[in-house]
Amino acid sequence: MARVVSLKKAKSAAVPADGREELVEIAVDLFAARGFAGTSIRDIADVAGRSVSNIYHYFENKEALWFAIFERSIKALPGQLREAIEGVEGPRERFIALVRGHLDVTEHYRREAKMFFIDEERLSPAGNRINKRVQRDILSIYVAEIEGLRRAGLLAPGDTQIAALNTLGAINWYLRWSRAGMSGPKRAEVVDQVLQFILRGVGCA
Amino acid sequence: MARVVSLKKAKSAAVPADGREELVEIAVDLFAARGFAGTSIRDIADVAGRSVSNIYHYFENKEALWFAIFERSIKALPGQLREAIEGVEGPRERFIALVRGHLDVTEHYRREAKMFFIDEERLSPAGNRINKRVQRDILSIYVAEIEGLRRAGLLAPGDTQIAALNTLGAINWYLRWSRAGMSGPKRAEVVDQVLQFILRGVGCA
DNA sequence: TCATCAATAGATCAATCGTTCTAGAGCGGG
DNA sequence: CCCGCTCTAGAACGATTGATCTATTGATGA
Repeated sequence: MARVVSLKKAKSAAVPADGREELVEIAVDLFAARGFAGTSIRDIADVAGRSVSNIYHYFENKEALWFAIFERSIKALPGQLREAIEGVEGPRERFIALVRGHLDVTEHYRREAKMFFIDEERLSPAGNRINKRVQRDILSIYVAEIEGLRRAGLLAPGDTQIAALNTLGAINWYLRWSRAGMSGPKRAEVVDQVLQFILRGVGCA
Repeated sequence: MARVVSLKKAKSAAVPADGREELVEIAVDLFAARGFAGTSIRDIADVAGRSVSNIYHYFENKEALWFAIFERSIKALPGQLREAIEGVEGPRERFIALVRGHLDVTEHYRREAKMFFIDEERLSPAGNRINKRVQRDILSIYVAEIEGLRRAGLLAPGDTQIAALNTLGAINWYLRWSRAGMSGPKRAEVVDQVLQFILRGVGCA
């Protein structure tokens, strides 16, 4: 409620259009850049051009802000990854679909991804547990698919979990160094090279 | 000075043996776990069992503590990487020596590595510049060696810099998930699998 | 023996932190 | 018209922050 009634504010702004959403948008920017502990409520209020108490009108406390970011982004990631491989036939094709899906989805969550694997131990025990659960969930998806590769004889020898972690390393690192502005064929090329790296490494076996 | 004269304290402690060094040791622990902004001077003082002003006796300010950690660890990394490949013949052998050397050296800098690629934008402009310079330095070493692979026809097609970034992703990610306690043949196996991943990916080309 | 000085603790500073309180403005339904 | 609601600002709270000041200890060297 309180959102459905808004017929008044036909604000043509890019995305926010909502006081609460605009605050989340600013918060994720600052949290990703300076970290959770490094960002004060007043920092967010200043950027938003509103008062501190306004933020507390929408969010119970600072961590609720963090949680709102989580809910609109990373929370859905495991489900989206499962969607990406749903119905795909063949272990190699499934794995490729998984990695591609992951790179595509998180493209829009770049700041959030950075936030979440940077601030690990900095939250309340509850927040920490949530964070860890999702990360474990994602890892298990990769382990399952890589297990499929192994059964098909498509996997280099070694531990399955380590292979999954290495894969996630390449993906998450990509989110760190790649620039958000990139789009179109240029981006497709880069994503393709990351995928190729995961499949065959630098090349010299 | 102030250190050379110390013949008195033959403290048999594990590592510290020096008030200043003990503080650096504790600081790197806390910075890696909670981040720079998330760790207060009092946190460090409490763990060390000393007073706040004692810390300020050794360090001008909080960032000087960060800088001391940098100076005894990551600062030397580019030089150590260059050492690791010095005199090695053959582009493939050089690249392998580089990755292995990197994994070996940073094994002892696990916390520091985490600290430095987590706290990016959280420092003064000066600290930020130092951080970025080292990271660029390391990247250039990888680019040069991968360029060597390319000339020898040992590289998969694609951009050299992206290949270097992917490689660093696997390495830095390893530092995140691997446990410090591991040693001996078990660790060698894991390191080997990370190297193999960098060379040939998960296996299914 | 005494002056010096590194090393320590404790009190204290102004600033900032997360958070709460009070209150006004604008709007809709009765 | 006024009641109640959402949205907003500003002042203020106690706690914590990075940093400083003052003072005491104990050892070293003259």
